Amino acid sequence: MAHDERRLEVLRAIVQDYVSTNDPVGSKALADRHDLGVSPATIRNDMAVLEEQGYITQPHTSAGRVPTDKGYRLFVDRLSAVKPLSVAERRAIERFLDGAVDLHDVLGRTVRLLAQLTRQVAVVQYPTLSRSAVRHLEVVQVAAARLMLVLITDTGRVEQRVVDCPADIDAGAVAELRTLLNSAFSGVKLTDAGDKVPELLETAPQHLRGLVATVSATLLETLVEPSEDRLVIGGTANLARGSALDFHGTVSPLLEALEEQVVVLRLISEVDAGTVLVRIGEENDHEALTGASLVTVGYGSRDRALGGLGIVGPTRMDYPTNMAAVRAVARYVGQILAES
Amino acid sequence: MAHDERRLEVLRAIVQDYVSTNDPVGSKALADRHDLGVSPATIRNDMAVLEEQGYITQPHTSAGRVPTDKGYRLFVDRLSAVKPLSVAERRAIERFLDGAVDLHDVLGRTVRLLAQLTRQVAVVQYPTLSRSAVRHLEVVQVAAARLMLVLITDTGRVEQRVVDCPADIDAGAVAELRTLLNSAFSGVKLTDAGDKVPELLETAPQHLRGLVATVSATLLETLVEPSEDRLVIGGTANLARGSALDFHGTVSPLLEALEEQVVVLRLISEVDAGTVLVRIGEENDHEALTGASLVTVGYGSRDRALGGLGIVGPTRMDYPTNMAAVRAVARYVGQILAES
DNA sequence: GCTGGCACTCCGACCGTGCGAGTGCCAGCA
DNA sequence: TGCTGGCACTCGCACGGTCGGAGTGCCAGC
Repeated sequence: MAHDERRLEVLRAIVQDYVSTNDPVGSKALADRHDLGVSPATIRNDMAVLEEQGYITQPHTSAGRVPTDKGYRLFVDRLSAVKPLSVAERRAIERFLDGAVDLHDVLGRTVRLLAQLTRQVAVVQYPTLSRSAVRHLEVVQVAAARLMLVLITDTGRVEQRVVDCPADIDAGAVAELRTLLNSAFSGVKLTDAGDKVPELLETAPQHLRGLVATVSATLLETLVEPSEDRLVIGGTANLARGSALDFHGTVSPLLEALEEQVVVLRLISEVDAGTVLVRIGEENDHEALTGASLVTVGYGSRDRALGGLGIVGPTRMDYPTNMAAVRAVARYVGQILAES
Repeated sequence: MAHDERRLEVLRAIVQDYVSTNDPVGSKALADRHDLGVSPATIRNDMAVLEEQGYITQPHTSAGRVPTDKGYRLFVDRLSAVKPLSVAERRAIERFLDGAVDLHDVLGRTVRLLAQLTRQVAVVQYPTLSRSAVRHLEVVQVAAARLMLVLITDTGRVEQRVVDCPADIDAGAVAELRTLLNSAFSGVKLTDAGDKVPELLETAPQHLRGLVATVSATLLETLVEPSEDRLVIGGTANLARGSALDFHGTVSPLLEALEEQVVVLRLISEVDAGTVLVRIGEENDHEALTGASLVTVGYGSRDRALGGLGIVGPTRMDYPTNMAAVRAVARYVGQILAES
């Protein structure tokens, strides 16, 4: 059993060395840099076993070993403790996020902060509409037969839609509509908004029925759609900088996937607040993300994740540090959003 | 004089060949691929002159010639006609932009479209606040002593700010404030909003004065700031794809500059609607943009540019095609925004 | 079960060579 | 005067062979 334990220790050492040096690590280097208490020859035997079990691999004969995705997985699950942030880092987080003027600003700062802390690509999701509630609905007339609908959620998100109406509308109707919509939807979760519509239609005065129907339709169709979730991305320069080699040559498929948003959005929204989720290489079913790892977590109050945030980087990344950074940033963002 | 003319023809041929092949172009290749009517030897003489004048250069002895920034400049100014778009491209533009549901969506589609058409990084500026007017101001109470201010401009832009107030506010005051603000600011250009404040303060009922002052202050300070202009960026994958070599190895300074936004924002806002502006390599004073070219134009109605859009790419780009694409897209965007 | 030793593999850096593209110059020709 | 073909020259780069070193697996010994 001390057997197995040492073997895991060897794996941990391999991961740590490989992450910091970017060179395949050999038995001699391991024995030199770590106090494993055994000779290189013994380490070689352990490495042979680890390779057979699929935790490490060698790029070519007579090069050192490199962790596989499975190896990273084991490392993350059992061999690493989340590393506490330095005081300087904590202060940087506070300084960076304080003074944000609105949601857009908060998320923009968050993504820059996260990119800077982890030196990876950072990704922040806008608070999911599906978990938000209506704070206010504003109706603005932009043309004779055209209204602009502005939805303000309790998470500070503002969404707008233009609605074309079948007939011209007079200013009085707009005001009535506004009152009607607000009394019907204020405080209602967006997922429940659909249920309120029939009731709203009944109580609406005759001459507004058509209008209410049109507007409600737009509201439901466009705002409740999960596809309307947005993503802020930052730190793409980090991809181009060092890690070009980590992604066999070109980072452009990854950049494309990031801009596409939909893939990352799906992955990032499967998060709980508080639990850092790590997806390593092949575990991401999407092709462009093979070879990349995601570290994500939900932000928001304890019982309810407003959205997700995280980083995307090469599988060869410093998981403990990055997990700590992601978790800490999410916590701060949650606090700030709770205040506003 | 036919002398000079042919020399320019040679320059044009060099630019065209170099852009399409990415290889330094020699006299023989030129004579083969273009009907210049003279022999390679003569072309060599012309090239020697062009080099002396600084329009072309050779990376090393006995390689072909490559255009300099000055050479590209001459090409753009005098040797190229803006290339009309193909029917397929025009259709693609329409198809892409139709069906956008709001401003955010329009600009998002625009940036994707532009990136796809030009295979470069695309950049789109939100309609400048400084050239917009207030369509509506909404005031929402988010806490006892905290208001959210939502500004809707005539260009469809929506901006929000949270305002902390010195004392608690009751719902009636919020409604009054809303009416007051709208009657004061509706239709007013944001640049003129400052002038309206004293008047507003005078006419405001006594008990609202403090509140109005606080809110107006926030409004002015945060919304009229030109720094509040936003940028949408897309197609960064195009940078990583082919043109890594065009930017002596690394594209990451350029990516950083793009994410920083402020530099590009400054450049992109110096545009007129309708006039395509090209900045080539060294002409961009900012260091990270040396080696890059910008093709920008303003969008909006004829007399008033709402904002700018354009592309960023290597100096070695197809200027005629890209200028055409940028101009065409700007025209469509202008139309669409005018409709809504 | 660990260790030192040993033979083996193989990548990658280094180097010298040769090829080919491209040039500049020059003499000849219209 | 200006264009052309020819020619010698330059120089980067691709090619191929060599060599060293890092790393491995295996084995015998403790």
